[in-house]
Order: sequence, then C-alpha cells, then structure tokens
Amino acid sequence: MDFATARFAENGYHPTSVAEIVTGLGVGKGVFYWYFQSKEELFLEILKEAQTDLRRAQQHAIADVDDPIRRVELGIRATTDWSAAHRDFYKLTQFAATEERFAPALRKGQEIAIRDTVKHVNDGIERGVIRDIDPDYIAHSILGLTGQLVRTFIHERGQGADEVADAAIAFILDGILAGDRTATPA
Amino acid sequence: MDFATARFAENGYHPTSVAEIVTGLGVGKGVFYWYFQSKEELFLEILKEAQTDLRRAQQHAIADVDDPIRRVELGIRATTDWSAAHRDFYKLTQFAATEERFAPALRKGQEIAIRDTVKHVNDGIERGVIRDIDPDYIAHSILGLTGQLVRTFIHERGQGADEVADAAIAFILDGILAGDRTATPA
DNA sequence: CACTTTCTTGACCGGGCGGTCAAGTCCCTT
DNA sequence: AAGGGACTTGACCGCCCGGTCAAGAAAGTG
Repeated sequence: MDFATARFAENGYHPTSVAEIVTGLGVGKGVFYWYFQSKEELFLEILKEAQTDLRRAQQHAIADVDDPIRRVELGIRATTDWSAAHRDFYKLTQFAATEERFAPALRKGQEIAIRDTVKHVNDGIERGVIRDIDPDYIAHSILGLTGQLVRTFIHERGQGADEVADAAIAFILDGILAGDRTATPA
Repeated sequence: MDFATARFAENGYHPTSVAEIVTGLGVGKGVFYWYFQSKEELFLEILKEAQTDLRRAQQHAIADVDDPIRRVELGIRATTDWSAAHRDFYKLTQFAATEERFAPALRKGQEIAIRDTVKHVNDGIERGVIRDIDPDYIAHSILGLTGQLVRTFIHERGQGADEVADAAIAFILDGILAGDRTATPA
C-alpha cells in the first residue's frame, strides 16, 4: 500500500496500472488480487487508513487539554505536522474528490474532522471566548484555510509545519482587521 | 467545450472518452481532432477559458472601488457568485491539481488570484486598516477559506452565494475571537 | 461548370488496461 | 510421508482507449 500510494500520488490514479504496481514490487499480479478485490478497493483502503491515522494524531495531540481554543490550535498543529510527513496522501485526497465513487469515503473523513472542530467551537462560544457565529461555517473556514496553507506553503514551497500552523492560527483567531485588541496569547 | 466540461465534471477526465464526447454531440471523431490536437489540449483549453472568465468577473466587480477591504470583499462575492453559476468547473480544477501536466496551468491561474489579493492586502496594511502580517499568508488564507466554503456550502449543500460570501468575509475580517472590538462595518 | 479548400465521417489500429485462472510452490497438520 | 489449504505466478482475455486516415460532402472561387 505504501508503494501504491507513492505511485498514485506521483502519476495519478488512472495512469497508474495494476501491472505497474506489482512489477514495481517484484510480485505477480495474482498476489495483488489475492489481497484486494480490485484497484478501486486498494485505493479506498489507502484513503481510509490515512484518514484514521491523521485523526489519531489529532486526538493524541489534544488529549489532555481543556481550553477549546487551545484544542483547535493543537489540532491544526497536528494536521500540519502530519501533512508535512505524508505529502503523498494529500494528492490522493484531491483526486478522490473528483470521482463520484471515491467522494463518499472522503466526505466521511471530512465530516468527522468538521464534527470534531464544531465541538470545540461550540464549547468556546459557550465559554464566551469565541464569537457567536454559526460553528459550521467556522469549522469549514478553519479546515479550508488550513488545507490551502498546507498545500501551498508546505507541499509546494517546503516550509516548516510549525511556521504554517502559526500563520493559520493567527489568521483564525484575529482575522485581518487592524485594531487595538491585544495580540493573541501565545 | 461546454458539453465536454459537463462530462468531465460528472465522470472524471480519464473515464470520459473522446468517443463519448463526440457521440454525445452527434458528430464524428474526426471533427474533434480537426479542432483539437488531443484530449489533453481540450481540457487545458477549458481550464484556461474558465480562469479567464472568473478573473474578468472579479475585475469587473471591483472596478470602481477604492477601499482595499471592500475590494477584497467584492472579489469574494464575485467568486462565490461565479462559482455558484459554474459548478462544473470546480470539479475540473480539483482534478487538474492531481495530474502533473495540468497542475502548471492551474497554478498560473491561482498565482494571478493571489497576486491580485496581495495587492489589496498590501494596500490595506499601508493604510493601517489591515494587520501587518505576511500578505502572502493572508492571501492564501482568504482564497483557501473561500474555496472550502464554496465547495461545501454552495456545491454540496446548495446554499446561496451571498450567504456564503457573508460568512467568509465575517471570518476573514474578525477571526473567531470574542472581544469588544466593534463589529465589521457593512 | 470545374477545381480547390475546408470540414466531416466512422472504420480501423496498436496498445494497454483491469481482471482471470490453470498451474504451480510453500508450509502446516496429521 | 502425504495431504491440503494458503499463497504466488504470469500468460492470457476481452475490452475500450486515444488517435489516424482514406474517403467524401460542403462551401468557396474562378
């Protein structure tokens, strides 16, 4: 699966043939169809495993933190760290979104991420530390903005995960307006 | 090109064959290869046209506005409007990002959008109405967040472009922190 | 009218695809 | 030792892909 992930990420799903995968691995084609029903199943398996792995990293990062804003922050840091360490997977998710048969699996993972984030946001609103806006919009904004920053600054420009997380968090907390509100607490 | 766009968006680039396009149009295959050198060229053509069209819409929207924050806002509104009216194109961009041969064309369009945004942000920083953060990060954050909101709320949930633009702008201007800073001026 | 250019057709081609399967090999159990 | 499930091989299959091209229809030109 690691090898297939690399090939899919580099060449795209369709252009990567099963033959290419098995010969690259030095095995026969039969062994592939012994472990997977189809090429499609392999891809879904990869997708699922990666999503599970990312979520595990996020959960671990926020495990013993109570403050909701801090939880959001640590979740973002876990995401940038993980994404920097798993570049390949990013390309796969982008492709998966373009094919109807893969989109549901993807959506499921994203919905979980959204739900996690919404929980923290709601918590923050209740405690009065987050503005009372639709938490769903906030969660999607956070995820979208983080995703774009990861894509551009980590994957395309090779910047560090910490630096990118800093920028995302600064933006999320304060927006862009100049004002005399005290700066974000570190 | 309109028909091909629809097929690509619905079925994906690779699964949509040239044969499918020409028979759907009721013409012979030769006529396709008379006007396009290859399937790849057709796709690039579609991509280019759409990007040009979106940019035109943005430029038109901000044409006679001076305030940089308002320019950013109107650019976002133009983007959500355009995206709502051109759902298909969104899928194509997502796919294009997954194949090395299409990525450059895409990147070029995005760089232009970033450059446009950076210009307004820099202007805003100079005038003291935008916080002095790296404009590149700000621009990417704005584009990423807007993209995600469009994807989820307009394309998946069918919400109105205005509503989504409102949410994007509220988030961008003020972030999520609760505080006594006066609300965004309309 | 003849003649050329522009445009259109669809049968056809080589090739590579995802997937199958008869024929083993390996190793565990008795 | 012998039997049998777990695993592996790679030639092979049918299909359909992107792309070609000989043939001809339409439209323009004198």
